[in-house]
Amino acid sequence: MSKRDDLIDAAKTLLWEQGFEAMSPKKIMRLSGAGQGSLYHHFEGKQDLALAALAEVATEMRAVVDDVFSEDKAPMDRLSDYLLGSRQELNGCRLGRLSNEKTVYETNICTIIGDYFNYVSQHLHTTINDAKAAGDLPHHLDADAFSRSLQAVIQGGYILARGTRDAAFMNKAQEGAWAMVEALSRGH
Amino acid sequence: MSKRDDLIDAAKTLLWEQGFEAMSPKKIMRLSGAGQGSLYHHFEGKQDLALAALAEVATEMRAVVDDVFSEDKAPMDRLSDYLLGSRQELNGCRLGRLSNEKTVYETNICTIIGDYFNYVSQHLHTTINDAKAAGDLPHHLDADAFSRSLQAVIQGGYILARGTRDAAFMNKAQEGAWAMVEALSRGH
DNA sequence: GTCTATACGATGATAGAC
DNA sequence: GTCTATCATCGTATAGAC
Repeated sequence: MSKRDDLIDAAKTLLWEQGFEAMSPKKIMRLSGAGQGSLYHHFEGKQDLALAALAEVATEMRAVVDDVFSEDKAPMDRLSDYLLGSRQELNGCRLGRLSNEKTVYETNICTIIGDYFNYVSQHLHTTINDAKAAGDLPHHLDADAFSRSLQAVIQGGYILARGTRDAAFMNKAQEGAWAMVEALSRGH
Repeated sequence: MSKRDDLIDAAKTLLWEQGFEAMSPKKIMRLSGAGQGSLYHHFEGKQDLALAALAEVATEMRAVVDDVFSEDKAPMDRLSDYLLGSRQELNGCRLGRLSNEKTVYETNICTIIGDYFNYVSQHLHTTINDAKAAGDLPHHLDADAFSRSLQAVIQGGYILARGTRDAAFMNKAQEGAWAMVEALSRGH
C-alpha cells in the first residue's frame, strides 16, 4: 500500500474521531507513518486530503445504505433496518458530525455531506412510496417530510448520545421513531 | 456593563457562530473590545470563559423551553409549539452544535449540553404523559423513547440543514415529525 | 516519492506596567 | 481591572536533499 493510501486512511480515521479542525498535519503524519513531504506531494494541503478521504467515506457509506435499502426486501423491513441498525453512537456520523465545523461548512467539503444526505433521503423517499403502494403506510403521508424526519432522528440521535455521553439516547430515539412508523402502519 | 460581561457576550456569539475550537482569544478580544489582560484576569482561560458563557446560554434556553412547555397550554399545543417553532436552522443549536467537538466532549463543557438535553427531554416526557391523560395520545406510547425521538428530530434537523446548506430540510423534518404526532393522535 | 530542515503566522497563556 | 509586551508551541506550508 502506497503512502498516499496510508495518508488517506489516517485522515479517514482522524476525521471520524476528532473532526476536521482537530486533524492536524502532524497527527496525520504520526498516524500514517508518512512524512510531510508525502502529504504535500500527493495533496495540495490538508483540505485537499480531507476531500479525498471523505469522498472515499461517502462511497463506503453509500454502499452500506444501498444494502440497507435493497429492493429485495419488503419496504417496512428496509425502514426498520435503517432505523434500528446498530451504529457507533458516541463517534457520531462520519459525515454528519463535520457539518457544524466552520471550515467544513464554508468549503466544498460540505458538498460531500449534502450529497450524501440527499442520497439517503432519496432511498427513504422511494421506500416510503413503496410502502404506500404495498398498503403498509397511509397514502396521505408526505414522503418528502417523512423521509427527512426519519433521517433527522438518526442524525439527532448521534447528537443526543454525544451531548449526554450516553449511547442509550441514540437507541431510545431509534426505538421511538420505529414505534411511530409501526403505529402509522397499523393505524390506517 | 463590565468587561467581564463584554467578554461573556462575545464568547456567546462566537461559540454559536464558529464553535469552541474556532473561537480564539484574539477573536474574543476583538469582538469584546477587552484586552488579553481582562480575559485572563476574569477567567482562568478560554475553556473557563466558554463554560461561563455556555452556562448563561443554557439558562436562556431553559427559559425559552419553559415557555414552550408551559402547563397553561394544552399538551398537544405544547408539542406543536416545540416541533414547529421557528429556529435559526443554519446556525445550529447553540448547545447541540458543540457536541461533536473533541475538546467539548472531553471536558465539563459537555455536562452543560447533556443537562440541557435532559431538561428538554423531561419537559417532553411530562407533556406526552399529559397528552395521554387527556386522551390525545395512545397509552401504549413509550414516553421515554418518544421524547428522545422528537428531540432528535430537532437536533438532526439542524444537521441536515447545515450539511445541505439549506434551511428547508430542517422545516421538512419538523413538519414530518408533527404529522406523525398528529397521526398518532387521530389514529388511536 | 519520500524525507528532513526551515519558515511564519496563529494560538493560548504569562509578566508586569499603569 | 485593564492594558501592552513577550513567550513557547502548534498548525500549515515550502524548499530542497536523497
